[in-house]
Amino acid sequence: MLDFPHSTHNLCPRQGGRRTVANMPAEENAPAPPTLRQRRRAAAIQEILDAAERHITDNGPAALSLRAIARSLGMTVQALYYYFPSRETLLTVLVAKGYDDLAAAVQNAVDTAAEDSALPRLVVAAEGYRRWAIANPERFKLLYGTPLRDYAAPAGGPTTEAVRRLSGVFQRELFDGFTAAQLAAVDTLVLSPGLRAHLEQLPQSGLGDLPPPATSLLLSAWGNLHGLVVLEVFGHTSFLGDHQDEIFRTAMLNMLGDIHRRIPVQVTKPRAADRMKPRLPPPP
Amino acid sequence: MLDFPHSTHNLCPRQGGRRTVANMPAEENAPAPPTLRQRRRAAAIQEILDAAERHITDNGPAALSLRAIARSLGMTVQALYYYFPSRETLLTVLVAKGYDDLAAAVQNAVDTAAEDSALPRLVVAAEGYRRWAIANPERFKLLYGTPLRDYAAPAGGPTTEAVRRLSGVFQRELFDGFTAAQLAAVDTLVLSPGLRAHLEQLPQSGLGDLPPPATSLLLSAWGNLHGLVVLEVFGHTSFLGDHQDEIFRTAMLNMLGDIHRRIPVQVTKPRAADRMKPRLPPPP
DNA sequence: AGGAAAATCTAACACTGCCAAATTTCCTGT
DNA sequence: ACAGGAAATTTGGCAGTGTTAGATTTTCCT
Repeated sequence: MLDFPHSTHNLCPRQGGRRTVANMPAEENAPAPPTLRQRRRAAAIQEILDAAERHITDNGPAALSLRAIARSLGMTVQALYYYFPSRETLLTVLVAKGYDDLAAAVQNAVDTAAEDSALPRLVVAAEGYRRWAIANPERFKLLYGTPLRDYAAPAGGPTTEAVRRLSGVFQRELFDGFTAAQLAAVDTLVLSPGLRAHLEQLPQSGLGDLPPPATSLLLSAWGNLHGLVVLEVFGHTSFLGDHQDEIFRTAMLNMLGDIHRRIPVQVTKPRAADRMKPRLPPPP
Repeated sequence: MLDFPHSTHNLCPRQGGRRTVANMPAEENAPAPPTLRQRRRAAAIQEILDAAERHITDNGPAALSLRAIARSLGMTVQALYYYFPSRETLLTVLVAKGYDDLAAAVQNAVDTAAEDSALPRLVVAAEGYRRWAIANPERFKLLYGTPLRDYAAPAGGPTTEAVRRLSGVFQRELFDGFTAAQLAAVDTLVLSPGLRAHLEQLPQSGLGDLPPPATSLLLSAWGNLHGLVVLEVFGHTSFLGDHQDEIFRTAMLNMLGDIHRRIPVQVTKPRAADRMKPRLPPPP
């Protein structure tokens, strides 16, 4: 992607379309360094994206104007149209990058967590999620705020990939250390056969390799986590003042305890489960 | 509110400012019918609001343009400015009305629920919330999507009132039937003294009359409910297809079970608690 | 050097929210 | 009954937006 050759306007009438394939990720067979032109083009695109991101960070997604970007780059608006056929497209790329950064932040939070941290790693991940959202509120709004006009998460696009990574982290930290048998026997309400089947063979989204009841729990946990963050970032819980950290952490710890309570203790209770014990009285 | 006399532009230089008090809600001492002019003004405002709401329902909040409203009403743009000093203001009123309608929908769902419904009333309320959001996605986005520029929920405004009503319903259905002693002793992680104090005397928002730990649970529940709805309405869980109903209901039932599990059985276990039993094994 | 593609520019259209002043409509006090 | 005046609406315009069309320059390859 990222190569909308000459936007929509048909300048350069006889287009070649020859080397309009991916230029950024160097996906071709030959690892040969991309043409100088391609490098320049990539650099220009990067410059535009950086400027756009800066503008979003400063003034929010709604205030992002192509003219402002062009101005801060010392070029004309129409130059931008050579790289991005529309504002929508530019935003779409920024959304994808946002998901990527968010996923990286969460992953990083988990990775750099103190090995002897008293905090369960799922909570560490959740707090990484929240921290990124609070540190980049405007970008977070870009991701999870009112969807852009006509923008439907492109299936199979880079967005999906990052979302998969994100859910992968939470899935891992939430369920790692439990056997498939345990997860298959989580204590949940019965799911309809149709739903079970649907959850079992979720084509993508990285949720496929989990027993349906566990997937259901994961989704609920995602909702809980995301709901609290969304409410906070969008200012709906401002009445909590600066206690939001504690409210959030408490909620996450409680949630983790509740979920783990639903996973039956069975053959073995591996180390991860020990490390994750949420400081709640274990089931008798 | 709703009386921005003649917008910001200073036409009619020598303004009286005499009868610019509330005209819509007839809050005055005399129940005398408002002036004919006032009635006309109120009707015009209502007409504008209706048209605006229609436009939002059809094309989303972002696409709402004053000119479009004026066009569909057969007037000029500037006529609108006589009733609303800015687009922001108009949207703010619509937001308030949105909260009101949402709260009413939830309340109505609870009220009209079959008395012998197998579904706990909290879940009925939650499904009312979700149903409204799905039935009015654009208006829901207006409420909980990216906040409007410079729009901070006006403290004490009508918005807050509706939010209080909303949280009141959930608080009631979640905790009704339990004694204050029970709620004060819910099995949660310890809250810091500062947070306890803050939660105890929440000035408004209708959360004040609940023991801090219960408030914390209520907030988490709100997050869970809202998070799932937000993810669905904004299209982030489209991979679930038409199983979202079941996912949502299951999550809410599980959540209710988890929360009630944290409320100790004590002196009495009143009827409401029985009616609400979430079909989960009761604590041993 | 020539030629073609890549990249940029100028000019303009239709749209937006908003401001200022002139103008009509209609109520009200004498 | 009529004049004064406030309420309500209109015309005209400004600055900003995304987008398109066509002409023009820059850059690279042969």
